[in-house]
Amino acid sequence: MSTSEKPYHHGDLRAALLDAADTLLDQGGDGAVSLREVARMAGVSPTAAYRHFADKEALLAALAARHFAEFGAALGGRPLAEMGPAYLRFALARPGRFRLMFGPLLQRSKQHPPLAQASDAALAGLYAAAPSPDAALRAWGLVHGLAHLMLDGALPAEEGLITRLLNPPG
Amino acid sequence: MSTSEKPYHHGDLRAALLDAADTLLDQGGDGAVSLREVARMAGVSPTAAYRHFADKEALLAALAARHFAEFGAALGGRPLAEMGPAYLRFALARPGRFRLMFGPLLQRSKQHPPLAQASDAALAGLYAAAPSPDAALRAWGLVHGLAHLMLDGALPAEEGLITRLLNPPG
DNA sequence: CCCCTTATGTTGACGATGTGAACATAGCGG
DNA sequence: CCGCTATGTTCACATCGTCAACATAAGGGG
Repeated sequence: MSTSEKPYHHGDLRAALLDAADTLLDQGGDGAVSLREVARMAGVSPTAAYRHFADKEALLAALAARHFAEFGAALGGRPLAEMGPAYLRFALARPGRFRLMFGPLLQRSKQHPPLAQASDAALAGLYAAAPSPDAALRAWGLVHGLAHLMLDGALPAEEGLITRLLNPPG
Repeated sequence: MSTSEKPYHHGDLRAALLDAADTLLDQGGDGAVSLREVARMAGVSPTAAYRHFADKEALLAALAARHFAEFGAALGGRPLAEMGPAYLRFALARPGRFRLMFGPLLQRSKQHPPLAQASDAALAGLYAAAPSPDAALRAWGLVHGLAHLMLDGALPAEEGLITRLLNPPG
């Protein structure tokens, strides 16, 4: 099977599905991810994904968990002053991932233990870097809000504006 | 036509559709609004809405514009210190409206002049109340971010937390 | 070594959705 | 009074998430 014949069994469909979903997510955002299109990309029948995920939400939760791991690793251990810009840059560079990870799915993450665990781990880094819990939350809130406002077109996503807003005078 | 007979023409379908959409929006959030269900509620055929709105997005844009008017009136003229909590309370009380108004639809609001105009007007009040443009944006960002984090379950939506985070010590 | 259990895919179907085309009706202006 | 136009309706199509029934491959126990 070194040639590209299509064996009945895929090999690692689960990973292939996640990769396909990821591509769609990065291209067209959250709403562009359809199970059927994901299956199409993986070269598999429309319902094949149900052998690996309970439903669409489970697929997305697994994807979000995967990205939380990356995200946490990228942000972890840095000083707080660097985390803000990095957070914002991530959101602007990968809006789909950002919206998926921090969107309404998070609310239901209790139904998806891997997601809950991954997001908790990622966020632990923030608390560790801040002088106080409230300071951490304020910093998070500001950066998170600016990310949304820029992604949704309420504010221009300009680098100058970002650094200016994140570095208050004095 | 004082009785409840159904005349072929509705009277003010446009408003009825917006009302129905509003109900769905407040109940089940953005995703719960379907054109067909809206039509069903208005007692009209599934495609009747297309006589009043180009497509679903146009319906939602009209709805968002309507809410921006209310929102702007409720916030306008107040001191900045009151606007933050009011903004947050609105978001928590009416998540569907909040997400619709400030969500991805806003990005495409250039295609919907009434929305663009309504949102601009609402936001003008914020700039007027702040000591500087940057201060306005920072305040907006913080409050907007906290709203999202709370709505998405990343932070608990507790009143105590809100007042504490919005009133930094000193 | 072979068969049988089980994991993995496939087919076909159902109901829901957004939307376009063709048709119907009603109400208003000439 | 007639016909134009605004407003609804009916049919139709493609897409989606999901379920049930079926097919096939893989691997372990006799």
